Amino acid sequence: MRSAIDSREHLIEVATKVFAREGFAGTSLRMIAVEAGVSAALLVHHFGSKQRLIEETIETTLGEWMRDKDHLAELPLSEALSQWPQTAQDGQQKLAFFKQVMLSGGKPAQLLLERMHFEARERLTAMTKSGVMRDIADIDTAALLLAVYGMAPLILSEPVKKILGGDITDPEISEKLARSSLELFALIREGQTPPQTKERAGEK
Amino acid sequence: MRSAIDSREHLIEVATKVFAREGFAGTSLRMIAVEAGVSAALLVHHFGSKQRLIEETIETTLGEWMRDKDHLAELPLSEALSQWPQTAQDGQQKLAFFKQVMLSGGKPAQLLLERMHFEARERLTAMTKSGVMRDIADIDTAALLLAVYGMAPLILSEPVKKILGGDITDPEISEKLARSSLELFALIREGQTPPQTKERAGEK
DNA sequence: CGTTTTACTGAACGAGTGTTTAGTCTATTG
DNA sequence: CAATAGACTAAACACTCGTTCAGTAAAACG
Repeated sequence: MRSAIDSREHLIEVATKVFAREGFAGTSLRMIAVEAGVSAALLVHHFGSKQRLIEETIETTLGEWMRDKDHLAELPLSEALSQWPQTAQDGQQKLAFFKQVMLSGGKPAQLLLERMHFEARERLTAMTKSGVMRDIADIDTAALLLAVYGMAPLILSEPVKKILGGDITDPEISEKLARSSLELFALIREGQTPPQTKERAGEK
Repeated sequence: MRSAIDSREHLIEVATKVFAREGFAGTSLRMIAVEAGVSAALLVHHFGSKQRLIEETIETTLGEWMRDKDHLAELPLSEALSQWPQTAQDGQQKLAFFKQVMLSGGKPAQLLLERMHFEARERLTAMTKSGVMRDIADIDTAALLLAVYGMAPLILSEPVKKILGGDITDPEISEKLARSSLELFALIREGQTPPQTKERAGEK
């Protein structure tokens, strides 16, 4: 018998890959089992149920952004989302997995959106106080919209890809989208250089 | 035997309702059959397959916006999306159905996004030419982002609802979102009154 | 009228699902 | 070395799915 820990980690790895590609509902335990070269029963043996396996993959990939809001403010989710695509194929898979989590609804999607909402509000508040940005009447709602807009191109990535003729993870496409979103969010006072964080927020 | 046409229409009506609530993949023929008070076999008898039934419900609800782009420019999809919620429960169901179509991917989602892209580009072009708006470097990409951003709150309506404490179809919530999005898209030259179409585009 | 058509149903089929069970094999332990 | 524990599997179970089939009943047609 092999090392139980190694096997578990490998299974989570494969499961995450298939979930990212096919979605949670569209993935059967047998699909994961075949791709991992094991039996479906082994998945149940290790994780108890499909639901628990799903929860473990989510915890492994996105767990650090689903816990205490305040402590991890220095590792923003929005920044991670924009940096993942640069890390070759693994990053694209992470992005696709994140999309599936948001589409699956439930508590994880709720927590992740709340997290991005929190980050956007912090960013807006800081920029307003420093005078880089003109005042906003309802910062809370504006921050929520920024969070939602940030996820939108990813969630609609399939049809967007066909229109743009390339995936949104392509550096060229990504840059074009970032530039356009910056142009739309003309929050910055003219003559000032927009901070980098602002650019990342509106893009992905 | 009842009128075949009446029965078909009734079945499409019920199917649309269930699809809007549960999604296409999450709806079984038996669920629709029970809710319509018929047998599952009757659905196959009338429509041939589940896939064909799905296509008929999409055609019935959104067909007019999925055909010739140019001819129907006077009935924008984005405007319909913002007006549906005002027509009581039926409008909310239409909105939910639209969301499910976008989430299901495939050709219908593609056509609908292309339609909103087309509309947004026309709007941007007109506003730029008339001088109401400052120039935009890449109108095509900006229009795509506007279209995507317009759908975003609807597609993420579930977690958004929990954060805002009310559905985005509530007039109060809807107005708040529209006001904030207007504030974000500060495209209008200061001192000018924003046209109504602009407001609708950024809201829903 | 009798015949044909067709809306409609209950039951079953085959495929796929998550999960359970009984059992095999092997590394570790006492 | 013998016993135990646990990784692992093939097979089956109970269920749901879309779809098929044989048959019923009633409307439409000649």
